[in-house]
Amino acid sequence: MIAKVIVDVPVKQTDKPFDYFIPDSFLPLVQPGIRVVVPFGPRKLLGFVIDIEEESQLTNLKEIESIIDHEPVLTDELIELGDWLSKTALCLKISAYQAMLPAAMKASYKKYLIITDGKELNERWPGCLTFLTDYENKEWAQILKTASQEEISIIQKALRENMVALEQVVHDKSTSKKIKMIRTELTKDDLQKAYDQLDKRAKKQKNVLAYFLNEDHGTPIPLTSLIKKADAGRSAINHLVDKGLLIEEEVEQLRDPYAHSEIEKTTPLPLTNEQQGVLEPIVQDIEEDKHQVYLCHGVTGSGKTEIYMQAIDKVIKQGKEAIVLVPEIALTPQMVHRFKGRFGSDVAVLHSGLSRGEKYDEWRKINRGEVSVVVGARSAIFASFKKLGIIIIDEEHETSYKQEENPRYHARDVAIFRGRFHGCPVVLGSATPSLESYARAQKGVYKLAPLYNRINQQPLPEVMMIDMREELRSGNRSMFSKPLFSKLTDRLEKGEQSVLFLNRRGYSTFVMCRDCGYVIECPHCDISLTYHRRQGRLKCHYCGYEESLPDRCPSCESEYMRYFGTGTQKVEEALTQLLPEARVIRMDVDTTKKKGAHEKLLKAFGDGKADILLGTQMIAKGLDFPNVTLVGVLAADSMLHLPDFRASEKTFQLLTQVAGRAGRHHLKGEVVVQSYTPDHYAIVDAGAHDYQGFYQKEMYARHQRQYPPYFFLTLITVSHPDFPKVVDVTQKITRFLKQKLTNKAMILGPVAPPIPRIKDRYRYQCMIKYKNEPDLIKILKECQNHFQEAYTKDALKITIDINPYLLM
DNA sequence: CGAAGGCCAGAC
DNA sequence: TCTGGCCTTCGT
Repeated sequence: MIAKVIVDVPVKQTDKPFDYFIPDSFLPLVQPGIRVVVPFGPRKLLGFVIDIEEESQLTNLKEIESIIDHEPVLTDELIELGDWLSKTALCLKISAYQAMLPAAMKASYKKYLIITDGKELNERWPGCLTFLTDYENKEWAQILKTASQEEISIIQKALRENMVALEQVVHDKSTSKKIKMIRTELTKDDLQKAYDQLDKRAKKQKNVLAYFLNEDHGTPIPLTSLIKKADAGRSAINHLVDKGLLIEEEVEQLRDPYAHSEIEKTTPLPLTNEQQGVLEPIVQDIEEDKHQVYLCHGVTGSGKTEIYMQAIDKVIKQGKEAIVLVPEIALTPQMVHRFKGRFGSDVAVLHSGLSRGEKYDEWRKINRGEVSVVVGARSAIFASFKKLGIIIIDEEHETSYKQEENPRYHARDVAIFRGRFHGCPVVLGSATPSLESYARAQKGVYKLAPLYNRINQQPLPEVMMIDMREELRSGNRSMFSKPLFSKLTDRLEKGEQSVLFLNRRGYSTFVMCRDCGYVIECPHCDISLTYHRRQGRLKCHYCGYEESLPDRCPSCESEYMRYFGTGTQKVEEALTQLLPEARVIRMDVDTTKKKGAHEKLLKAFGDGKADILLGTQMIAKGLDFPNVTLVGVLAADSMLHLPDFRASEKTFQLLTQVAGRAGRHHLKGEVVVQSYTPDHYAIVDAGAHDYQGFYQKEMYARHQRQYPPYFFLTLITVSHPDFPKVVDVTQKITRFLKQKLTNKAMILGPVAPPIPRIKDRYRYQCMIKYKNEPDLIKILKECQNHFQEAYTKDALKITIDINPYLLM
């Protein structure tokens, strides 16, 4: 029998199945979807078995060397999905499969030095064994780092003459966590006897035996808890183990990131008529195994999550499984608690806050069928469930569902692929659906499921628009308008909480010399550096470059350097000056980098340990604090003028989301939005909670400017350290595309992107707008192959992004 | 991707 | 003539 294997070599030439002979002894173990180690040229590699066939076109096949998985890690569906991904996202098959699995399952290749002929070595290079034996069984990469030039050249010669060898080992990065358990096989009587026989002075040992005498002595107990409970030391237990009274063994333990959180069980809530109306057709589809995409357009607080949970409940009762996608930043403990509270240990959670090992363990729960629900960020869409009953994508409009690196897939597209495969509904939920999805719902491609009322009948919070130009005219030069400031003070007095939102971290956006106008820029990117007050340093938000703040202008030596633009750090500073009694929690990438920091800050705020929560994007989603009655948006137009055709849409969505944070419970909420362009429809309509109005206007604008959803886009970005080369290649690509695509396709460019240089690489772009290009993928692939091939040695990078969400 | 083989330039 | 470095090729 022959196995078709996709090998772990990420290049075009090997992007196809390779045939391997399955030795008879492996026959019962090899099945599609497992990982195997195969010889490939002179080395050994990890590969995915995607198919098994009777025979091969080729002769002299090599054999599969070893088997990694005993259960498939990819189902037949996922194998097919990977194939589809590689076609639609123009990526390599191996990258597609790797993207579907936790990082811990990626191969790591290590080589170890072994001495094969010590005698000969000693004759050839007398004395060489002294250092060679030190290096034996050590990792080759380490030896290369530590050994001297001389030693390495001897080893290399010895390698050629086969006196030493490098043994290659392939494993994945998965490690399981082991804990030591202590148990006893003795009866209570025997234990008692042993207890009595112990020396009087062996007090600690007696404690331990007493524990087993008192407790249900048959159950094993983790060593660490035994030490605590029996008030004994490691050594006392060791003695007992040595005597054969107790048994110590290592048990593999699945890491459970939520082991220590006590979550209260919740029961389904009664639904409103409106919710019922949305749930019913979904449940019917679940029962009939029918695929249909629903767009659940529900205002904030309309009870979407409850609908999701009741639909999932139905799915579980049918013995099927559910995937719930939530944007990374919204994957707050609050959200997780809701699902854990309803479905208990039947839920796996996957998000970036988990360690590699934790993610791997959560994934294994899914793969073994120990859970039937997964709640997770984008990549959870690949959960290896076998009988999917529903897929839910919450906050459907979030751009984080699109992966911005290879494979550049959109979780929504994958969800629909899987929904079709399993014959199950896909529910897209949002208070502010993306124009693409809403337009599809209007056309009847998706089924619209609207929720216009909040469950508690609370009115949507009132939004007050502040024209910051007026404020400036009336002499207020601070970042807080008078109304916002007085409301903040008011909440402080009442003991209610406020949330302040500013979509910009750091202290100031740029530093400029007031004498000559020089702006300090990143030496590696064409972008200004952001000043971070706490460290007193200037940072590049694109490449991570840092430098200390110069005290004089690097250009004209002037001392008058000024900070322009406001970041969260500056707001924090201003708050402590203006409202010294207010306790402020700041949340942005800088304060939440550490593991668990996110949760900790939110918990502190929820517990009332602060009056004001100040933050970026990440506080806009999903937060639900009953005591928050004021939400302030400091600069509503900060996103509006970005060079992105979705700028208005993003502004509208963000404002609506932020506004939804206020007054979710019995206290009435208020929202203050400060802006320099308060007349812009994205801001006006968000203030009026008018999605329809915004949709109409934005659709008109998109139509005028020929953007999605009226046209599809594909963005090609070329990058290289050498500027003329980048322009030249982009020009050639543009010409190539013009020649190949239909004359209805619009090919724009070549143009320089908004940030023309990142990490010392110049960038140039070409954009395709089209409605219907049946051969697009084929032509793009040709383009990629043709130009990449011609420039591989040149470090030239061509990125093709179909349906891009990031235009920079 | 990474190993290996071919090829060329410079050292002796 | 040998060595090291660079480039190309190949992989079931």
